[in-house]
Amino acid sequence: MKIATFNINGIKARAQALPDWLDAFQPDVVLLQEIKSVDEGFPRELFEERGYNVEVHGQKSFNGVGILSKLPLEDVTRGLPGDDTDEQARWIEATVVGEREALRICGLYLPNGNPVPGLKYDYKLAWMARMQKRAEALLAEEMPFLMAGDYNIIPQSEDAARPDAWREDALFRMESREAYRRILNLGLTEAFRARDPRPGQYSFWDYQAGAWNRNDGIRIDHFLMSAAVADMMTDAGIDRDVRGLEKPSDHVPVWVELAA
DNA sequence: ATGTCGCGTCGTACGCGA
Repeated sequence: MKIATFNINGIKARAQALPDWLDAFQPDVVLLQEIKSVDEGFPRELFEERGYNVEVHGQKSFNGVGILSKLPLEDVTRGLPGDDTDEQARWIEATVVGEREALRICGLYLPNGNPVPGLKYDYKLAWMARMQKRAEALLAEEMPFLMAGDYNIIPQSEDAARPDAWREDALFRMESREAYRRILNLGLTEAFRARDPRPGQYSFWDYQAGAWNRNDGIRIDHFLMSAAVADMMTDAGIDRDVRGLEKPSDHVPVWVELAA
C-alpha cells in the first residue's frame, strides 16, 4: 500500500497537476494539505472518477485538509481535539481498512508559527501539545497509526540547504524542534529518515528567489508511524521531480510503502 | 533576502430577463 502526503497549495490551482500526479504515481492513499477550499468547492469528482474515496475538512481561503483513498475510509473525524474554539481546518483522521490490517491515518497541516514571538507562534506550540496528546491517546488504544502531513518543522540542520537562515524561524528554532521531538520520542518512527540518511533531501522550495533552481529547500513534510506501522514499512521517499513540472505546488509528495 | 503564488474582493465585461 502506497500512502503519500502532499501539500498542494490550493486545489483549484492544482486541478491539473494533482490528477496528473495521481495517474503517474498511483498512490492508494493521499493526505492533502492546504486545499484552500470549503468542502462544497472541492472538486471531488476529479478523484472519484479515478476510484478514490474522498473526505475533506475544508475552510474558506486558507488551510484545509483531505484524504483520498482507494480503500474504504471509516470513522472519519475532523479537527484536532483539545480546543473547541479552534476554527482552523488542519486535521483529519480516518481508519483505512486494508486486507489484513486496519490503520488509523491522521492528516495534518501544522501551523507555520511565524512571526516569532507572537500569537501565531503561541498557537503553533499549543497545537503541537494537542497533537502530542492525540498521539498519546492513540498509543494508549494500541491502535496502529500514522500521522503525516506538512509539519512546518525542519527536524535537523541537514534538512535545510541554509540552516543558518532558519535558525530563529518558527520552523527551525529549538523550541519548535523540541516540541516535535517530544512527539517522536513517544516511540514513533519518522519514515523518510529511517530509510534514507542522506542530507539535502527536501520537500519544499519557496516560489521566490529561484529557490528551486538553486536547490534552496527544506524538509518539512513528514510521516510519523507507530511501531506496528513502522514494522510494515518497506520503502519511503520524496517525489522531488514533481517540483519541476508545470504549475507546481511549492511542496512535493512524500510517501511510504507499507506491506499491508 | 527575495527573482512568487493563490485567494477573495472588487471592478469590468457580458449574458440574461424584463
